[in-house]
Amino acid sequence: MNTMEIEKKWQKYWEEHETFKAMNNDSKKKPYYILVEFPYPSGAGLHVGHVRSYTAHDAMARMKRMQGYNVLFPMGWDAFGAPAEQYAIKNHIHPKDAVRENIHTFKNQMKTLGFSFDWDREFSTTDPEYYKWTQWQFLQFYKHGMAYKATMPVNWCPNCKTVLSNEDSAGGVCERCGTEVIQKEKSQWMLKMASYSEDLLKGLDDTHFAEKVKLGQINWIGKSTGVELDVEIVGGGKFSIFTTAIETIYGITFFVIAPDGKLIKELMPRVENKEEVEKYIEETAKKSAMARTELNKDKTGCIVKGIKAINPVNGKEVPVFLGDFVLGDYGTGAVMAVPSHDQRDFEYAKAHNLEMIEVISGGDTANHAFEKQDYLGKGCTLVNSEEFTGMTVEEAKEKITQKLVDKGIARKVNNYKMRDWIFSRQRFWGEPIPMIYCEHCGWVPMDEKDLPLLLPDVAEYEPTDTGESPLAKIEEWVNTTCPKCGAKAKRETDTMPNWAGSSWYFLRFMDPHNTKEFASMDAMKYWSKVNWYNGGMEHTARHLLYARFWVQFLYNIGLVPHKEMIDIRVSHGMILGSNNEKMSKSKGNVINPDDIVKEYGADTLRVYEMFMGDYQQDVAWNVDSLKGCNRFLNRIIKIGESINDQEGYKDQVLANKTIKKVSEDLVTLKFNTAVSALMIMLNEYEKYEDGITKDEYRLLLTLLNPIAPHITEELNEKYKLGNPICESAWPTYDESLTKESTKTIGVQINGKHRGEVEVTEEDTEETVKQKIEKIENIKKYINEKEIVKFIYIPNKIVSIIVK
RNA sequence: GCUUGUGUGGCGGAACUGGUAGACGCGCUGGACUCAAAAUCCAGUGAUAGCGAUAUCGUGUGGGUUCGAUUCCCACCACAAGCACCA
Repeated sequence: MNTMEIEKKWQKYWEEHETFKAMNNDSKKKPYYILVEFPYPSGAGLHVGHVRSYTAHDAMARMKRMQGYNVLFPMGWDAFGAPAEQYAIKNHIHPKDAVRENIHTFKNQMKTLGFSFDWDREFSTTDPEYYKWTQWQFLQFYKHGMAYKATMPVNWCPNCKTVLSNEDSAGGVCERCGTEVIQKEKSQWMLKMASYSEDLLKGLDDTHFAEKVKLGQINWIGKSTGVELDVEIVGGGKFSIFTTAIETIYGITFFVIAPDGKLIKELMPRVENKEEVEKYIEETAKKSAMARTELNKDKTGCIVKGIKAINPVNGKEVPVFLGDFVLGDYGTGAVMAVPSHDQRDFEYAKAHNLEMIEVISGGDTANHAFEKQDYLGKGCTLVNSEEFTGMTVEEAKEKITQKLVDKGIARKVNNYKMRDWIFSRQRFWGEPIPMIYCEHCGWVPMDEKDLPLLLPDVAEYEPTDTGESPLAKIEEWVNTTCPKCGAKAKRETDTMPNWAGSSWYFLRFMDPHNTKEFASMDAMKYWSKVNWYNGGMEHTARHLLYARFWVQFLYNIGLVPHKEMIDIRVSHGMILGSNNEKMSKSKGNVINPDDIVKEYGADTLRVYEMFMGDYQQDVAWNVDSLKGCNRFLNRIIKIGESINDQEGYKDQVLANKTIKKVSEDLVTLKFNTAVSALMIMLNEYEKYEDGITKDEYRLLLTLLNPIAPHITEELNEKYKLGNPICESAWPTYDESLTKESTKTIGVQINGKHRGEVEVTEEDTEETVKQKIEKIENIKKYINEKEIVKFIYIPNKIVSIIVK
């Protein structure tokens, strides 16, 4: 059998018969939407890791179709982004052309693997028909007050004179030239994502994401509940701090404020050591976010002379410091410092020789801080805290808060780590942001009917020296007129991040050819939610959060039917090289799926990737194991020769239990045990001396079909077993026939396994006991001994205690 | 440091709600076929002792609960990933 030929043959058959076409509004069938993350079509081609998740969900989709569902299993391309731009610059071709080529390669590779994608719904985020709607949605954000311009720091390489992404500036140095990255202020578009913190947290309850995925999201949102407190400055003025440990308020010995915050700028006129303070601010500004947070040990800082703050509970006057561990954009940009009960404050106090006051008893505050994770819930009590002394921490927390709230100087608040989304990129290869700057009118949105705002078709897309987007150089594109007053105006030259296009593509798949809307409400209501969404673990925090934010916003303005449009999120484990390391060109351990398909065929690769291990766990590539799967398929072919002219199933239990196992495993991501169940079935068939029936063969082929679709169809046709499997119904099983009527169970004596006994459903404790007394090896353990206890758990075990 | 996950033969991995640990596959050993090899087929394969029936040990380590623990509880170790001065 020529695998290449039969694979081609069936791929053609599916294409001609539109076997995998999903129809919108098919009222006869239940909709079922299975989605795998659309890939970024890189120049390297499809990775065996892609093959793993695509095969897994392809198998699921194929089974669901046979079970009578209207399955939506789409594929597309996430083709904007820096890598395409870099590749284009290096190879001197337009990113558009590079992307087109790469998509072509990817698509061909996918086709040779026989994935049942509905190619009618294919699109790329770089298609103007698609990004028109990405731009349109940005305008909705803007019109609803959710998009604004703000000056934000960007990673800047002073040598390359270019803006770097966080990834390209890992470790605080430029990836290209190794120069230390600095922070440069730039005016950028922002989306008000932080205002959705609570909704994004609550929304998780309406999803069925894996627990670890939910936790990732919860961590990223980073909610903390505490108190915002007003602090008076000696000689007038005040500022606010945020704390989650108000119970330690009597332990305040100083305050620390952020060098990058607004507060220090306001206080500047009263500062006595201006030079020193300014120098420290400057030093901090030089540090990238990375460098700043990596400084884990040394607590740098600088006193702010001339400013003293008053502890509101006892009127104590304490000094104020600058410290770069306090962040300008979290909380209020200022903290109260209680060195006895916060390790960070403790280290700062040690480094700067500051006073410490213990206010919660039970810790060793001379050597390290006694922190809230250690004292909470342990019944610890307060000391040195006036009327609160002696109260438990929990009680004091409440009473102190109440007192401060009553005085009108404190408020209970929630803080979130999640910030607004920086939505501008100084790049060519992204969706242009459809905004125009007019000297008279300010920022003006483009008229919706003028969308899409196309990327100019020019040869220059290298970044500029000034850090502006390459678009800034293209004058005929930049210069336009104000949509409001008609005066001369300029376009925004930054583009969107590539998270933008991927934040709503799953909606577009529901209605990909719609020219009037991004997707019709009817189509979205019909498909309802993405039932399964599979993607890499690296996207479970950010991409998923962006996508949920985007959807929640669309929901709030009435454009999508559900607040959460993704129901289950799962992620696959990585495929490592045979040396157990991540596959990479430099390590030379990359496996190209094309080579495997050529040598063994697509079905072998598919079976192997499903069988290689737990789907959600990382696993190393193993050629021998791959060959084993090839052997399995060859035996499947060979056993066809033994078909006899009998009918039905010799072993009803085998048939029923295998149907059950495979049907369940394909929707619980246990693909490896599904394959193993089929191997067991084949092993049993091979033991039949008079061959197998057509029914038996057809069953095996049908159950294997979702994983190895080509060869099973071919054999089904060759032996005239019935209609093509992909057009047939999935087999059902009879629960009562999935178990043998007798079962061999273990016999334990004093907790040790001593033998086996065969039992039937009808057996009672008494009959089992009689059976056991006849077993040689067990007799010697019970004879002449007193049976203290006799336990028989039907279908499980016999356990005897003797003395 | 924090969070999460993982730890089972030579290897990838099975084991339902606590019930015969090691399914299935790979590898290895022996045999058949062959001039020979590959492929294929048959048998065996956790460790130790024994010709053998069988016995002892065995799911990262140390405890505990239980008639019975890979599974539950406590403490610890190792590895991986994510977050990382978040007040």
